[in-house]
Amino acid sequence: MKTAPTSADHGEPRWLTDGEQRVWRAYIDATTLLEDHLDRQLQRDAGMPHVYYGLLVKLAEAPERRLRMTELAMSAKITRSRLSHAVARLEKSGWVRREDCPSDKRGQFAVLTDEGRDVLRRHAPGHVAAVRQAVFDRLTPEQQKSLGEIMRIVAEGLQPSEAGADLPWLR
Amino acid sequence: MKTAPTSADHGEPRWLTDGEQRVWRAYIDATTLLEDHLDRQLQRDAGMPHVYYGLLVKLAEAPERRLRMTELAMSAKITRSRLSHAVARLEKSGWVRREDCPSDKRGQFAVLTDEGRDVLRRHAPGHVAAVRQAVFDRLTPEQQKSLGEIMRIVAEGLQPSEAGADLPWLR
DNA sequence: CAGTTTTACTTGAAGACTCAACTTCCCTAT
DNA sequence: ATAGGGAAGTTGAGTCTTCAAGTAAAACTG
Repeated sequence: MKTAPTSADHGEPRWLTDGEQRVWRAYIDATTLLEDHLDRQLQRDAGMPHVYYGLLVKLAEAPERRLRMTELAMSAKITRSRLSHAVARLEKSGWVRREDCPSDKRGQFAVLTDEGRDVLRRHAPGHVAAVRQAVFDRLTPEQQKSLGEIMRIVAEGLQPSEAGADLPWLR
Repeated sequence: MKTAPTSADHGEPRWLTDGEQRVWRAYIDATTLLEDHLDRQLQRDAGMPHVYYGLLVKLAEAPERRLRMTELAMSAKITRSRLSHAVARLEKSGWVRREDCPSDKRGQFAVLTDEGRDVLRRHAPGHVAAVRQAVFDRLTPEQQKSLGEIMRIVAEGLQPSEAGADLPWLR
């Protein structure tokens, strides 16, 4: 009699097939190379890593160019701790400033400074160019569409909010 | 008269369209969340980050369970410096050992130890499960195939070997 | 409204990564 | 042979990330 599969299944694991392996390795290679490439480009030209650049972009798009720390962290998909350190650094560089939240004394706003806006203006062209050259210029419209769908699915599956959606939470 | 586009084009940059923006942000979100998720899973269960796990896998698959440092670095798409540090750590953990290359006195082999093989055996099931749950279980076969193709294209465009293929190198 | 739990954010130490500089050795051309 | 240049790998300092623990204020709960 075969044992029934359980939630914590220690039976023979479902290894990746050959095809899946190839997909997975291509994914790892591409994401590693790309993140590396963008980090290097931005570090060289703008003096900050890709994530930090992303933070400035989020702030630039926010109303009043400001966001609560937690909102910013969630939007950028990073931990609050990481954001705290990052903002400290960006503050030191003069691109972001902190402001107290009047309605919640625990709260802090991260605010994009004018210098922050300028640094973004100066380096956005180079950054889009890098992204285009590495990704969009190489993919057909169908592939771009497909990439978007796939990435949305994966991202949704990992959102903290949905993290336990498949767990025996509400039976 | 319009100026002709040059290689270092400082004209109005080709910003991402709305659709491209959405694709790109989905990509950033998904890769950030996924790398984070796998790092956390492996750090918790196996005591090492995802990249280090990948290094052990490469070694496990290599003949004699050994690879030259540079080969390993290239195969994992990381710099030699990073690998040097990583192997130092893995050596400290007892999962990898260094060996001199007899034919080239500058050369070093990274060799997977038996403990390294064991740690891999123990934690591979949990890792595949995580990858399946986050990626493959959520994608149709067509999407998986598409993902593979797309990632291969992107990766190829960034390989160090091809890095300057579009530069005026050999006219 | 006092006590408890949550939420918001920060901190410091430890680990990981980058960059530039460095050592050692191989290879080639003269 | 030998000088010059390149390749293999390492190192250390500085930066970034993580993790666990911390403070302070809000939000519950009886």
